[in-house]
Amino acid sequence: MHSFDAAIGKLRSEGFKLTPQRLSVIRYLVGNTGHPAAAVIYGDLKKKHPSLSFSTVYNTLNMLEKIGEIRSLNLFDEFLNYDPDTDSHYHFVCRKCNAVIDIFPQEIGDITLPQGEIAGHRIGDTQLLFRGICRNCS
Amino acid sequence: MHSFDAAIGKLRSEGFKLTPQRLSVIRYLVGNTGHPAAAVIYGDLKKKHPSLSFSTVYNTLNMLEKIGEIRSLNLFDEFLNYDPDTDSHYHFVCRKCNAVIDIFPQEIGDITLPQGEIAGHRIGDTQLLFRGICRNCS
DNA sequence: TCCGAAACTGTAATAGTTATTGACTTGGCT
DNA sequence: AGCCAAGTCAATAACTATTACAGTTTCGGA
Repeated sequence: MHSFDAAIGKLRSEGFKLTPQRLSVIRYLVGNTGHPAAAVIYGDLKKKHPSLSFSTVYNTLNMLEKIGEIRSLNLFDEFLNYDPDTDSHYHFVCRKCNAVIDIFPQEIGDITLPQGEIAGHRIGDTQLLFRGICRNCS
Repeated sequence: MHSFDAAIGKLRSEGFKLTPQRLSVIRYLVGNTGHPAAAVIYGDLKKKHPSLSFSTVYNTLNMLEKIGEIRSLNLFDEFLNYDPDTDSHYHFVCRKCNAVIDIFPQEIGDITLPQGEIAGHRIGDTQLLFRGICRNCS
């Protein structure tokens, strides 16, 4: 989700229609370095787009995840977070303030996670998640 | 959760009462190498303990997690899985059959994950999760 | 511009988990 | 052993994030 045009192109090539609602969600996510929950996205977009429905937000997010433009994260028990950055990176979640912080590979020295397969199982996706107390809370 | 007696001792030392229901859940989890969901635990225990309530299972699991005897895993969107093994290890989840497979550190060569802190954030717990197609499904 | 398929809205339904309530047990103390 | 307060139990209702549904609207190719 680095470029609006690339996302639009992907959507079009997959045969999805370009509706104002979808464009709105995409515009919200492009370049967004946070990890918004569906409710946050809905709340923000609703301001400028009062008729927007929650279902549409969910449908759009599911669609974007399916075509690989975003990724959903199981960080909390209660809801999913969506990550517009699909490049390989990891996360730190603060137990106190619930902040979600990106950790990029170069920040943790050159660890080499298994690739391809592991114990005979074919790896499709790897998630590395740290939980603890963030810099601001300690 | 390797030893029944250790778990009981921990419970007692934290000031929790030893009830038949709790002992039953603990007995179920000690040495259990799976990752049962609450519903599975409830279903299994219900057979021998017909009056057992779902709330009690949830209360007990939450209590055991709080005192560090088990760990909850956000592997699926729909429900939590509980891992009775709190030693450091990782997981592989099959996208086809939904199997949850333990991956032990020695199985993935000598990767050294960050310890202590990362970018100034204090690490309490590390989760490494692989998703893909397991050996049996490919 | 017209048409059919797809998408939108609003609402109802679903499922896992948590809160509530009133009755019952447990464990420490005498 | 028996009492009492605190804690726990079972049953059910409530809650919340997400999905399904029905009817209307919109998109986009002809």
